[in-house]
Amino acid sequence: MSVRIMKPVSVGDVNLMQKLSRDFYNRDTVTVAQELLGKYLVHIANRTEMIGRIVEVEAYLGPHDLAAHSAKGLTERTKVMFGPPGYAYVYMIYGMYYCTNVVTESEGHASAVLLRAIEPIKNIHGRTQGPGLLSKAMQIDKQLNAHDLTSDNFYITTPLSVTPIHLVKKPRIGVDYAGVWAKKLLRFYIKDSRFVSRR
DNA sequence: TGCACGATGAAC
DNA sequence: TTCATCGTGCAC
Repeated sequence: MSVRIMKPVSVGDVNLMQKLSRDFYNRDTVTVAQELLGKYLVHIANRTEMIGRIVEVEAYLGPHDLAAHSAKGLTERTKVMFGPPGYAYVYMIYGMYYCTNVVTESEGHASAVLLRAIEPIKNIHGRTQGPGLLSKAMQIDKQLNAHDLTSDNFYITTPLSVTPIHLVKKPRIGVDYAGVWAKKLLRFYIKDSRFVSRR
């Protein structure tokens, strides 16, 4: 049995962290959403590596979930949600912000996890509490819609040192129109994080 | 071709 | 509670 020689690492050396695979996203959406908490979102643009620790997410469960965009059916905007897992679904909201999602489950399920807040780790400027501000701070816009999250410039990884997470479950924000679906506890955040958008 | 409406954030 | 601001989806 040989022993692989690893060069010394320091916390925060993202190149040695484990990038999440397609298989990670190809699972139950609630499970993926909860497991995304504490993971590092990485976006490399203009030779700058931006990293944020995911502290708040929301699960959108497919066409039967009346709060999900996919409930409107397959359209030009939502086709990414209907595609395979592990791709980014980025859309503009209220004419001025972008929201960043990761597509989950197998092709056709049209489910996704909305990234709502991150804790700044590296090269993050400005506030990051809320999906619009998160996307702005991470320089995520329409150009990253349908981008492969197993790519080299936009992905999510497991940090080297993982701390235990105290999970909080709450109703999703801004979906009061969705009837009984508005009440379901599909918003998850790290209790102790000061970077959560709302409590 | 027109128009109502957001998975928001900030100001009042 | 109001408003800025515009792409999307659907009505006409």
